[in-house]
Amino acid sequence: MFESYNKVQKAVLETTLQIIIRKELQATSMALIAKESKVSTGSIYHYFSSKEEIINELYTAIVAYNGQFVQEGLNREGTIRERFAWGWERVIENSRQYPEGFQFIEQYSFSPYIYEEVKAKAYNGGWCAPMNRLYAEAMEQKLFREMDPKLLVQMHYGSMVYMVKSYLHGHSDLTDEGIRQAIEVCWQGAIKE
Amino acid sequence: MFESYNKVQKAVLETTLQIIIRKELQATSMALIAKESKVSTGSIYHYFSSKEEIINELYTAIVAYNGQFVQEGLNREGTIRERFAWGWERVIENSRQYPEGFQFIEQYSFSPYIYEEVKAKAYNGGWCAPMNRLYAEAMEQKLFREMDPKLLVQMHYGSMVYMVKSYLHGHSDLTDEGIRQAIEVCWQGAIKE
DNA sequence: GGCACTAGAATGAACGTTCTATCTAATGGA
DNA sequence: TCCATTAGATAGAACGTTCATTCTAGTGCC
Repeated sequence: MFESYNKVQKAVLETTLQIIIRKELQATSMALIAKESKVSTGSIYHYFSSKEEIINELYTAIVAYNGQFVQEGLNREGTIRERFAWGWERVIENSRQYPEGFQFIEQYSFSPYIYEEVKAKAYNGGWCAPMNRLYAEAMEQKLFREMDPKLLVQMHYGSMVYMVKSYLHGHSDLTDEGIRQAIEVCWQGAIKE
Repeated sequence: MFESYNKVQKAVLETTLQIIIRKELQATSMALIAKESKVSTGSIYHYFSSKEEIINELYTAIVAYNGQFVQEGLNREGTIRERFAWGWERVIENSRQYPEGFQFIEQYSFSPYIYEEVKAKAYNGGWCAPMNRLYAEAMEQKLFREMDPKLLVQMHYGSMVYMVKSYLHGHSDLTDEGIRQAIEVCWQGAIKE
């Protein structure tokens, strides 16, 4: 997840993610990050200018990773219906493989601790743009009902997020059949009658 | 929103909500709550045992309010289709009227700072149960496709949440027409072909 | 006088950050 | 090849601030 960073940065970011999910930002102290990552505070401040920067870097890195992960589903050749399914499957697969990253983004996308510019870049630079394009294409072809494609993408993303949330909170399972059904539900709601 | 509390408690809870949305839990100090609510720390500790309790009480109170608000839409007499629309309209209306409460719940439903029991009670005691019942009824009548009604409710809630999120982040509007369309999309995805 | 409540100073722990010292490895002149 | 020099990296103690909470003193009502 943090391939573009050096060893120390990677250790710090990975540790910070674990702690923040386990204990909240409040309780994620530099001393604890130092202890668990086995990097001294001196070194941490050599690579990061502040705690705020670590958290924002974490946010940026996870969003970038998610973006890449989902795009691998969208970039394949296929019909709109196929790419639709592949894209959302990747969204779910990603949050299943990296639940901490998923939870972190979910929790902090509304947080004032994350800089507005970081959030903006996350929104524009992730998988939203290609997914929006897919939906716009489906509407041009009169396959989807006429509406703001970006809104529909957000709604469908919300559906997937809440399915995963429900699973992570222990309120339901996350089976292949459930995922298939969820994608089918979204598709059916989107198409022109 | 905090009618069941006394004056001081109400002031503290209202102020805490404002600050936490503006500044993060981290930066929401007791001193700041005291200053902005015009209640001394001594008095705050007379009514609340700790900061943690304030936040958890806030969570509980908001969820209870939301639950009542949405149920007013669900309890009316009408067809399944009508009650479906009324329910989701109330969900959206509530988050439009009280965006801070909406944001707070969104941000902290995953947070370890909120006690598991509080989250559990929020899930079971809110509007989820009646909405689940409505969906189960629709499935019994073969109106909705066969699937776990709770999962479908969560998905639809996610759609609404992300529509509102998108609006609050400034990525889209929240018009009556948009809301109508969103509910229509959810309905169409749910019904049997 | 007793009680519920309030104010705000006091307390001690914990915090983010900085500082100093030390270590490591690379460089280059003789 | 040798040592002197340098720069980057690391460790952890130290610093000053801020925090949640407690304490003490006071108020007004019965």
